[in-house]
Amino acid sequence: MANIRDVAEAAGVSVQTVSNVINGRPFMRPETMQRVRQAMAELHYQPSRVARGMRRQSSQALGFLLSDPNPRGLADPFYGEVLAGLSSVTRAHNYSLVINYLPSLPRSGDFLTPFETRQIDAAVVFISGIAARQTAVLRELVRSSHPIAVLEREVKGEHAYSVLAANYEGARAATQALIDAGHRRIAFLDSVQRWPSIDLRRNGYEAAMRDAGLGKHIAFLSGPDWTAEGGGAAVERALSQRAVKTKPTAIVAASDVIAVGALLAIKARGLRVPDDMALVGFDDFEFARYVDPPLTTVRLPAFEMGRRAAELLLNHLRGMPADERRVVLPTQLIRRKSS
Amino acid sequence: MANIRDVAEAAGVSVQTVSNVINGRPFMRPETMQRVRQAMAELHYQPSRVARGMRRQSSQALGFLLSDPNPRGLADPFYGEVLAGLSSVTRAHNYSLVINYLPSLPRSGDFLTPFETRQIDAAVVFISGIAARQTAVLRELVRSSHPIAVLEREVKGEHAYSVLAANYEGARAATQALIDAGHRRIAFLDSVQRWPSIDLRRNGYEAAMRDAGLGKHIAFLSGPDWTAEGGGAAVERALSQRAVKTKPTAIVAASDVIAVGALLAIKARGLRVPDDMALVGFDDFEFARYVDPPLTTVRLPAFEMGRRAAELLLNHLRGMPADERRVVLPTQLIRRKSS
DNA sequence: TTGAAAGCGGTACCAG
DNA sequence: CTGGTACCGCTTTCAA
Repeated sequence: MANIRDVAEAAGVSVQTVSNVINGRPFMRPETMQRVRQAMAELHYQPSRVARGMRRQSSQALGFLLSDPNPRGLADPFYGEVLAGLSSVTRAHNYSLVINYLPSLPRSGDFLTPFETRQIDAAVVFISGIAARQTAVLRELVRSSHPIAVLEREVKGEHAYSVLAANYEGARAATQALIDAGHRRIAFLDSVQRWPSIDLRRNGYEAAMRDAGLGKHIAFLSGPDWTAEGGGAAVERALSQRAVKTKPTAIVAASDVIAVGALLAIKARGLRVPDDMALVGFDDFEFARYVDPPLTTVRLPAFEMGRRAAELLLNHLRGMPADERRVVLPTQLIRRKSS
Repeated sequence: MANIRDVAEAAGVSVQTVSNVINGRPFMRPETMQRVRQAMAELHYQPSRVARGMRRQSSQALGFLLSDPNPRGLADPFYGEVLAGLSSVTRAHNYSLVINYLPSLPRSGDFLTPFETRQIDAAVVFISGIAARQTAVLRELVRSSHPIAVLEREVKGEHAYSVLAANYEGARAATQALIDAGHRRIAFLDSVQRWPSIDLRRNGYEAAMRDAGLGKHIAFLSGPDWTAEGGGAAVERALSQRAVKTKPTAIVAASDVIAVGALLAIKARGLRVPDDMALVGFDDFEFARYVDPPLTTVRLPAFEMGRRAAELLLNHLRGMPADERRVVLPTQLIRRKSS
């Protein structure tokens, strides 16, 4: 590969001049510029990001750091949407995107290394599952004062941003919609393994129930884990144990995945959705619309969360004043046939 | 951040010695090594990947280059699984993983740049949708002789590898299973927009039909695109137009997504699956098991494809002899309730 | 076994 | 407006 000196020689100018052309720096003779451009094209010259990073002490790369206990967790469409959002921003600003996926509990330093080795300038962070309770890694990151944007989790720090979805409001609106439709016994379905954003969803549900004076009819169905099977098992157990009079007529599920499990369990008992049991999910993952009946759900703006997080970090790196360190993106109730 | 000189000074040795310790190079006095290690730990020293890449002329990074016409195409679980596979290998070998996502038709140079700027040493490439027909970008990559591993597409070149799934065999086995179950009128559902791996699936279907002497009963249902809606529309049209006697009793769909659309369309017409119409998909995406009835389908080994592709490239970079430039991974018929 | 010095490919400073 | 030169942090000769 040609380097900057080759270009300078071919164009009959100094290295510095070539560098100026590359970086769009001011005034030089148009014809000089022309000659340089031509030389670059002829030699198929591309400046080395490595050398540039070396000198500038910045890699022009953003990291996406995520931990998910599931070894194939990356297949969750949520991550794909976040990545697509990140990618749209990094590409527009000529940054590259480095992904760092830890399928197990993150250990100390795991998320620090990419910064320390100067692989990335800043990172979007998502810690899922039970690990979300384990805040040590996050604290470490925050204290290291590398720029980070954390998804679905509150952080406080000089160089830390939070990008959140309106989980509380979404769950509250979904529950309210069920109440408005005449339901009184509404259950909330989650998992025994909970995490911060889920707590907010539950709070939103509880608030709507309380406001409607339905507090005493609150029912919780807690499955063993965040799989469809887990959701199905919880519903199955609940429906077989309770007396008819206390059975819920509607369920707000804390995620679409467990809602799908619930849907199958409800149908397996010969109940119709939504006539015998209304069901609302959360996330609006791609296949929510393709289950039978199509799932009413609360849309989580995953793509936008990725986009926003990347923008916050890029602005930070450019020294722009941060108007907000904490961004909350709206959720939206998507009405389909299951409620 | 501390640099190698700081460490050398703190340990009272030369820079060279520190470098030797980092790179596990032979014999030095154990106590020297000990001192160096301690200094590294105390200073939280991590060697800069940038500087190392500069000197070694290699970034120790693998790229995942993909184009998908859908702006949120990355949300497709296929990519997530591939990424998880890639990630498992890169992490094990201390490589980093750079993702380069082009939501539009790749233009000349788009996939060359990350190599030329020395961001990555090698790349896994996937070109989807109609773009898959547009081989210009791929040819360009192959001729550039940067190491690449292309998924689901045949390439030939000194530094190019192909990682393929047994699409033909999978579709053939699925069709054969339907024939064995007594079906005679079996349709193949795909899209007017086809691409290489889909052609193989269709060929597999045709072969099974021909072998069973059922060639004359072959029916093709071609939807407008690769969405569930597209699949549903094709089935809807076919079922409403044909006479009962020529209607298929089973459908082999070219992907799970369109199979899901087909499933909804079939049920919407009041037909039961599998009694009135058997249905087999292709891919085994995560939610194939959660549709109603659970979808019989052919599993595409996406995770393994990612893993294998990364391994091929890493071996290539280490100068290991390539035992094979073309890897075909097995598919597997997953029997559920829809057939 | 350890140390000094050159150089990877850019950018930034300083003169001209 | 352009040219020379130091330097980013590491690896790699070459000497001691």
